[in-house]
Amino acid sequence: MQPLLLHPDPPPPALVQALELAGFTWKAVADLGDPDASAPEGGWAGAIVANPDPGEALAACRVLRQRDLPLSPLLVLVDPAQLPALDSAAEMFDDFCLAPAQPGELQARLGHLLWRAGRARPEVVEHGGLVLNLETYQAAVAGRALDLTYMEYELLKFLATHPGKVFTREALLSQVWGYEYYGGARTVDVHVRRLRAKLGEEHAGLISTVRSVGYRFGQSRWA
Amino acid sequence: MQPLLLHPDPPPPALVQALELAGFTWKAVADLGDPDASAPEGGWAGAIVANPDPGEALAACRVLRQRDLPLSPLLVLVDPAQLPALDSAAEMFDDFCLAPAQPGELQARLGHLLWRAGRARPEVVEHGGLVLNLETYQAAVAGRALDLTYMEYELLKFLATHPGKVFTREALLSQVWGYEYYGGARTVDVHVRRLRAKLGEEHAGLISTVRSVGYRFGQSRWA
DNA sequence: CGGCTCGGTGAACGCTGTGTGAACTGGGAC
DNA sequence: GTCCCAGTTCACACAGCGTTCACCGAGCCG
Repeated sequence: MQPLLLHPDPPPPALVQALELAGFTWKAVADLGDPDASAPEGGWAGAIVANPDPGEALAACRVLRQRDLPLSPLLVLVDPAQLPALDSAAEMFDDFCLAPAQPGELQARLGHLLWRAGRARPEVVEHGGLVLNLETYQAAVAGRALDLTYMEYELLKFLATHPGKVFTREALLSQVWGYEYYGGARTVDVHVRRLRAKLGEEHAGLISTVRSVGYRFGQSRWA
Repeated sequence: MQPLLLHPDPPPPALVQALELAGFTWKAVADLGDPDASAPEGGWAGAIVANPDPGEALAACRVLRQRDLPLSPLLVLVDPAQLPALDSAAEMFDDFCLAPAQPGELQARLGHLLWRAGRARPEVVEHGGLVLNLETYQAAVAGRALDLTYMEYELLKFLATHPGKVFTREALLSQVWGYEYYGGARTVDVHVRRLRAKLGEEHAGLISTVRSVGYRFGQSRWA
């Protein structure tokens, strides 16, 4: 469990001590403007953003959010005087801690945050007989392994992590293919078709078409 | 937005003042042992559990979690000395706040908690036994799922989001079909007919005809 | 009661959207 | 260079859906 510590060098000893007492290894990144320039292999468990300047800290959060770890838990250390500024930035962080933190509070918050993140983002997605292992990039349905291409896996992963929700082709293109993507919506159709084919006749229904709207993974929550 | 305030009577003035300054209305429940005995109608936006005795507070959380609102956001006010006790109860709460809270911290935490909860909660229109899930594009009446086409769903959604109000066919055509639409008014009739058929004999009356005017969802406001 | 209008009803038509197979493209392996 | 494979685009066919129409019954007014 290695949190990333975004902090103007050097991190205050009290903060470092609190982390290490709690059993966390950590990695400090001084440059708030480029927070993931030196990300550890495999990403980090969570990030702590600390800076007396709230604008700069929130800007760093924004960068983290928009890059490859949009769901990575983010804790902000804020000066009590800057509390009102957080109001308009709810989507930028997952938890905050007033500086200086009371003994034990930072550990408790980090622990709770990581617990929640692990719970909200399991390494294995399982739904309706389909199993996706997000670590090993393997997929199986009803115990039978699926040989999926990269895009097929990404599309299936996105759909399966939002069971029941309907996505338009445009939404899927921007969420799965990327915000900048500019391509025909039929691309989605073809990938869905191939996914259904690989899922097999019996499980093809896992992805259902909502006519004039888009596609949905899984069944209704009521039906 | 009404949080439930679980606190041994009476709640401390500072806590009450903090809540009201932040624009929350609140409801106090003294008996931690039976926290939802006097729950406000329709549930609450979130619960704050405050008690100097951590065991009692966590027991109250457990009751709330296991009852009808397992996903309701839960914030615990804890004494700093009791921080270590939280470690083994991560699943019992969503956020915590050290007592006494610094000015503004409780508001910020409550706001963030409710924001997070609101994001996770599906958008649902509910009226007269009819439930429309706007995310999954699914409809159900009296627990029975409805298989609606796109236009049927859009029409029903529009009507159900304006219960009691009468719309002319022209209004429905422009609001549901689009401002540019130029088609026969009988189109609306046919869709209403099909909707009534799918709603079933028992619930067909949810859409009532106002002769020489148009259609209305639900009962009149005067009747 | 008679005439008129409005809405319910079922069927038929035509078009849009989706499924589907195949061709095309670009990049990486050898 | 050639081959291969993933991803994209294309063309076509068909099912499902929205629209229109014709007919009929109900309600309203004289």
